[in-house]
Parts: sequence; structure tokens; C-alpha cells
Amino acid sequence: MRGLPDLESLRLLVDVGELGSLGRAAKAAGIAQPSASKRVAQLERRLGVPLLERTPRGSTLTTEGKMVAGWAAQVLAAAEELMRAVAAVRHAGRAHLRVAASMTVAEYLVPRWLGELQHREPDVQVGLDVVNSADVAARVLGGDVELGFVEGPSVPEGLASRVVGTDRLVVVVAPGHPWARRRTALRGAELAATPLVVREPGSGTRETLELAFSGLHRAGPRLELGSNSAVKGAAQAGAAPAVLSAYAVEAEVAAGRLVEVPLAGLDLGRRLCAVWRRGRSLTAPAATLLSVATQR
Amino acid sequence: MRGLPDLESLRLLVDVGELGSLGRAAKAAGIAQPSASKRVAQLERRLGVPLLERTPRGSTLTTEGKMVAGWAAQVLAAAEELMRAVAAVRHAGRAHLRVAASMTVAEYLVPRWLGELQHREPDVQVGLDVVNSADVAARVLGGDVELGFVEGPSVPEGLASRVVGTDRLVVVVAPGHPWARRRTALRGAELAATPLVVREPGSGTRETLELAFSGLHRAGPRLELGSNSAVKGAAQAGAAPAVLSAYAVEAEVAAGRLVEVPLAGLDLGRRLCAVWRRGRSLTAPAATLLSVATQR
DNA sequence: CTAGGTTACGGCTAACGTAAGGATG
DNA sequence: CATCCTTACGTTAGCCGTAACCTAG
Repeated sequence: MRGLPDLESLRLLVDVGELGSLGRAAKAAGIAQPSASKRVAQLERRLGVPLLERTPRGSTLTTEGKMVAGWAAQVLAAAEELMRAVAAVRHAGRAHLRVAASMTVAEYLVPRWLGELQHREPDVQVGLDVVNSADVAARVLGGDVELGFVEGPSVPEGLASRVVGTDRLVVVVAPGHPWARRRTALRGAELAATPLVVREPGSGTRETLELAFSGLHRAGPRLELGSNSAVKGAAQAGAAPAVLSAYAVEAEVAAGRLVEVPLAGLDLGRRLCAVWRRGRSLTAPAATLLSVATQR
Repeated sequence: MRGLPDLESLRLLVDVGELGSLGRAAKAAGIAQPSASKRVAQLERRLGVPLLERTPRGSTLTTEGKMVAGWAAQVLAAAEELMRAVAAVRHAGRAHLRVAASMTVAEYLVPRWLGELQHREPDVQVGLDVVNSADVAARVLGGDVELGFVEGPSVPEGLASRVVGTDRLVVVVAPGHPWARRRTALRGAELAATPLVVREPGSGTRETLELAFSGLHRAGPRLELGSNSAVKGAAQAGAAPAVLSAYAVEAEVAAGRLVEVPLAGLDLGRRLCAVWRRGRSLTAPAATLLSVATQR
């Protein structure tokens, strides 16, 4: 099993499952039927598993095919979220509905919302600016964007807000780190006195951490890095414990590449809030997006 | 924005972000540096967004690049789960650790577990059989597989078991269906008297539904279909309300393509259980998998 | 005969590697 | 001048569409 599969072939497989024949799936993909046949055959070779039961009256998925189609649908859903989010970033300036979001919200929440919004309001083009929390507030107040999404702890002045979710910072270490097998919760004072891998000053993650550490005796950071993935990489390499958003490390923790250390006596929760100009009524698409965001 | 991006290019982008230069990312991918340069450039053209800040001392991700890399990492994680799961299906027979799982568990839970198991026990090859719940029990009792995973409601005789998660059946309709705007919860009797789109008899989903309907006056099914995706397709087309696992419709509900109808007075929850031969001790890899599965 | 499938073949796109050219500390 | 990136170029591999053939109801 070398290379990763290509998404077009996975889409083709899913379509065959739903439409019942290679020919119809080919039409849906805008290619000729023999091309679709060959692509699926190649996918079967590459995965080493038979996927279709072919008959002169159509094709149905084998048991393995149903499984693969199910897993493929999840890959495709993630890919489509990516494409929608990229489209929103590209249209940042000239869109019908302009919003700004901080990194964490933009990365983990916004793509989902866009999917549902697009379904409810198919014609609305969303433009997305990704900036830090302070800039989100500035753009909303300045009227550059209609709606903003920020991560706590503080909600800026002069803005109406609604909580749309909660996040918390977590301490993670490489699986080989002594703390990975800890059974007793880590105390805040102990964490503060340990050199850590953290995000750069000014990021929402760092600010939440600084606030929680205030008043504690503390060690300087071991490493300051400018992106979540860089911090994760350093933690996995065993450099030191890292502090990051629970969203950001979800996948690594699920896969066992990082281990979350239980923590006590330190509040690292933070609200994720939608904000808009106080007293100004929202346009219809903005109200829809807000309602979508609030429901999840 | 036509076609979907290809996964190799996304991997390349993520690697550039983590490794700091196109050259190192190229080496990681096993291709020449100019090829990597061209691929990323093509990705930028295709997405219509600048992704890299190129300098003579390396390349760093732009703000948009960091976003895209974050979203790409999620797509890649899903793709890798798919590949691991396919490998397990392919090795069904001749693996070190052989397990059997029913559809729902195999589709939504097993890929995650495999990721973590592979991390904890890198050398273990897992073989996965996907069969219905009754067959899972038979294979465990017959010694064909060491561990099984079934969806309730009944736990087979003669097997030790442990609950590894919970699922529930949900009622979903197309967004245009009258029930989509319902505010009051649906009563069990009303649901039973409505023609539905359901899975075929013998599937775990169908059995749970039949059990819940027992004693109620009921209408026949509107459609019986052999796969979750077929049922979802019919529901989206507006054929009738459908009843499916919450896991199965998660993505569609999040994207607004299906709407969940609130339900009262009918217990459609079901436990997902690991099962093994009573009195037989588990091998080390099986025990590890069980512990991984139990923790999530 | 129709509706579905595969095989065969020629054309073209696209990805690769090597080699050469340009910028920046 | 060392490093990293890009452009140029020739080769190769893979995908596509058309056409021909096969099979079952």
C-alpha cells in the first residue's frame, strides 16, 4: 500500500454506491463510462480489496465496498469543508457576508458552519478574514465585517456577543514523557514552574495561559513557536510539555501521538463568542450564520 | 474552483509548515525539490490563495497557508484512517490479531482505534471482518476471531462483554419535509404509524427499531434499503423520514442536508460492546485494543 | 434489443528528474 | 559562496474519450 488514494476515485466509489451503476456515477462526475470503470478498477488494485459486484444490470458495493465508501465519505466531507473554507478566505473582500474569526474558531468551527449555511442560503458568498482576537474586534467596530468570532477570555467593549462554544487549553506530552503515565492531576503551580512549549505572545492561546498563570511563580517558556502544528511537533519530539487548544490536539490525542495530562486547580477554559456591533441589526445571512453557529 | 485537491499536495503543504522548507518537505515525500516547488505552486493556483512565504533561507506558511494546512491535516487524518482500516480488512485472514465488528462499529469507531493501537503496538497487524452482529458472536465463539464488537440491544450468550460506547437511532428528514420545522417532540406511536425508509431486516439498525416498535400499531416501511448511504439518499430525496444510527447521519446533519426530528417516549439507544470468549484470557494485543476501545 | 459492463487504442496532460539561473544573508 | 527557490526541458506515465466487443434480461 504505497501512495494515498485520490479523492476523485473515492467520490466515484461513493457515487456508484448511491446511484447503482458505474455509468450513472460516470455521468455525475462528467467523464465517460469506461474511464470510470478503469478508475474504480485501479482503486481496487491499489487498495487490494474488491469493491464492486458488477452485473449487466448495474453495480452494487461489496461489503468491503460499503465500508470503504463509508470511510471515503468522511474523507470527502473533510475535503469539501476545506474547499468551502478556502473559498471563503479567497472572497474575504468582495463577499455578500463578511466575517472575521480568530485562528482556533476559523480552523475548527467555521468550516462546519459554512456547510450548513450554504445549504440554508445557497446564494450567499461568505468572506472570511482570519486575524487575532483583537483585530476581530477592530474590524467589527470599524464596519469592515459584520460578524466576528473570538476566543476568550475577554469579550471586547462595545460589542454584542453570544457564546457559540467552549474550548479549553490542555497540557499534552509525548507518549514517552514521564507525565504521560501520571495518575494524579497536575497542580497549577507545578505546571507554571515547568518550562513549556507554547504559542507566541499575542496569540489567544498564549494570553489565556498567561492569565491563568498570573500570581504563580513561573519558569520561562522552553520554546515559543508561531503555529499550532509547530508546537505539536516539538511536543511530539519530546522537547517539553505543550499547552494548546483541545481542538488543536484532538486528532493527535485520539491517535495516541500525544497524551493529555490531567490538570487541577487551574481554569484553562475559554468561551468562543460571536460578536457584532451593539445596536445594529444583522442582515438575514448574518442572522442565519449566527443561528447555525449557536446551535452547535 | 473545479476539482478536489490531491492528497499528496496537501501532505506536502503540511510538511513544509512543519519542516520549514520546500527542500526538506520534498525529501520527506521522496521527490526532487523542483517537483515539490511546482506542486505547491499548482496548489496555490488551484486554491487561488498564496500559501507560502518563500525566502532564500526557507519557506514559511502564510496566514492562509496555516489555515489550509490545518484543514488539510484533518483531511489527511481521515485518509490515513481509511488506509489503516482497509489494510485491516485486507488482512482479515492472516493477521496477528483478528477481530470482527458489525457495520456501525467498523465504520465509525474501529478506524480511530486502529490509529492508536498502531501507535502503542507498532508491529501488530490487525485483521478485521465486517459482518452482522449475529455473525460476530458466532466467529468469536468459534474461535475464528479473538475479539468482536457488536451493537445492541442484546448481548449474545456465552460471551464476556464490555461496553465501549453508545449509539442511538435518530429520525431524520429532508430539510423541506414538514417534520423538519417541528418544535414538539415526535411520539413513538406517531412514528410507528408512519411509512419510513429503513434498513433491511437482519441489520442491527432494523432490529433495534423493531424492538422499540413492539406493541405499537404500525405502518409498513415505505422503503427497505441495504446500506446506510442508500437510506440517506432516499431521505434526502424526500421519500419519507428515515431511521438511522446517529453516527451514520452525523455529517449530513452537520451540513444541513438532513434534519433530525426530536423524539419522545421511545428508547432508541443501544450499547456498543466488545465481546470475547468467557473464561479465555486475551492476548496482549487484544487486551491493548480493548483498553483503547474502552477509553473512547 | 437494451442497458450495463470491459478491452483496445491513440492523444494529450501532467508529473517527474536533471540541469541551469537568480536572490539573499 | 552557500542555500534555497524557480525556470527550462526532455521523458515517461497515466487518464481520457471513442470505438468495438461481451453478457444478461
